[in-house]
Amino acid sequence: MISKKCKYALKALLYISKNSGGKAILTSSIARDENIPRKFLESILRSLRNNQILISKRGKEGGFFLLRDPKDIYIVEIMRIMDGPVAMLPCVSLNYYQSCEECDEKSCTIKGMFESIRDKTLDILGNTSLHDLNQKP
Amino acid sequence: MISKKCKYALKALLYISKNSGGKAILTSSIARDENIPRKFLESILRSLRNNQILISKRGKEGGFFLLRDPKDIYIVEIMRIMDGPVAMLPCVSLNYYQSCEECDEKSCTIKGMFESIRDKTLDILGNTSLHDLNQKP
DNA sequence: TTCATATCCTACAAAGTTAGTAGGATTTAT
DNA sequence: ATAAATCCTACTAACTTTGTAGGATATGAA
Repeated sequence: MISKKCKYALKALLYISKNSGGKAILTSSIARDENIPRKFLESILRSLRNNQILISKRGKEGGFFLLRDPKDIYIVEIMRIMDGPVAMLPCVSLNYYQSCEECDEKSCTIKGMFESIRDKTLDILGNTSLHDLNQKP
Repeated sequence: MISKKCKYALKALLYISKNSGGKAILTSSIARDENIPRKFLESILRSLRNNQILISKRGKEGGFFLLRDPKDIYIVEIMRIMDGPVAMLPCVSLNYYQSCEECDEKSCTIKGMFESIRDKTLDILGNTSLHDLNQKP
């Protein structure tokens, strides 16, 4: 399961992507239209800004913009920022690898299966962009 | 990520599957060989028994057996018992469906992607048995 | 300059989950 | 009887999740 934070992030970015015609998008608009608690959303957007997904403009007439083209922002990147590893086992994660202290990776018989799942999952998350999702009917 | 509980369950079942030649397997043997805290493992095995994966025999010469042939025990079943839903969104889960209160499923643009991921994942987890994993090199 | 309106920042907190531990009660083969 | 195993309830520390509170700071416009 992804966290609500991650789901909110995806919804917010899709919203910005869809509604930004060069103009800044307000936290409060997203919060209202997507039913996301405003203060919680604020911290999510700030974290996306800290990770080079958004740029923000402060003060009146402020708000958020995507830093890149929606075609160049892939879902996997957002999920890693918000929730960390995509893989189901720490020892199988590409970006957040951690060894399983209690078991021997060489002889582990479950690792292979979780590598396959990771690959199939990344194939989807790594090839779907914000633009792709906003094209959906 | 799967929980440690779930990983322990998989390791324990693979151990039982591999080492049971008709004889009961002890919690303490599994705990020792797989580096799993014994008391924690006890509760995991009991839960697997309650869910028709294992049978137990109490008292001296007791222990655990698989209730079914390892070829008929698929990983997905264990993961659902231990961790619940396989899907990444509650509204996309086949066995633990829950609606996302804050968003309209009809117009949700992320659902489809997570359905695809669920399908690919289930294709692997639902077609890999304990026997399959124990055949690995 | 002042004001309204944004984001920015730190700290806190309630609730839930995870990963166990403690201490026995019960059952069974010998 | 006894040793050895599972069974059961309760508890707990640490962590994560899902927020909330209360302002500080920046900016555009009047």
